[in-house]
Amino acid sequence: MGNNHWLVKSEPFKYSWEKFLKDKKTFWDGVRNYQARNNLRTMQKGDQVFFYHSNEGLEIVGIAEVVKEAYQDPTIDDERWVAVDLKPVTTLKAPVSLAQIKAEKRLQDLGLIRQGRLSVSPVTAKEWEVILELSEQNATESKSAPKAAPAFSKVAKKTSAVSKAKQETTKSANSKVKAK
DNA sequence: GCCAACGTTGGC
DNA sequence: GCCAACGTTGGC
Repeated sequence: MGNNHWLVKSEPFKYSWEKFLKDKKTFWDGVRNYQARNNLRTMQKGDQVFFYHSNEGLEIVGIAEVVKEAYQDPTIDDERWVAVDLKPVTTLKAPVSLAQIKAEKRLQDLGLIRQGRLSVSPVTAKEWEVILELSEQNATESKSAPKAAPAFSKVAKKTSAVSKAKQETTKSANSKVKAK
């Protein structure tokens, strides 16, 4: 079982996190870049993967997990390219924006920053933690901005025990804020 | 829509 | 194997 971390990008128009949640599983195909391909090949079952919305959104919205390691990309008749299978694990309580990542000193070496065009990049354990931390921070701060609650919560169930407790706390501490 | 940053291609 | 030209991606 893998214990590595990654980040994949998708244009929401093409394939959004929301769609991914509905699908419950997808094959990550269409990668036509050697470096990205090599990363796909390195992925192991169980690896955790940030899901980033490029072009529109520009933020990390959720976490996926590798459920099937690299195999021949079914969408092309060319042995060079591979796909992996991913399933959604959880929607981040609050997305982490590119701007935020850029502003975070500890994330300056993140693949997303260093090589913006790469669609599949590695994330170190430390970077992973920092990003989760930022998400937590966003979730906490957004109590004054009631747009934080994501519309798609199906898969977020897994973490809902935790997040619910937090939301309750937030709510009672801030009962003036109405859920929209 | 523009442009920077890369990647790829092909001539030599 | 170098490098110019071109194509693509993606942030702004």
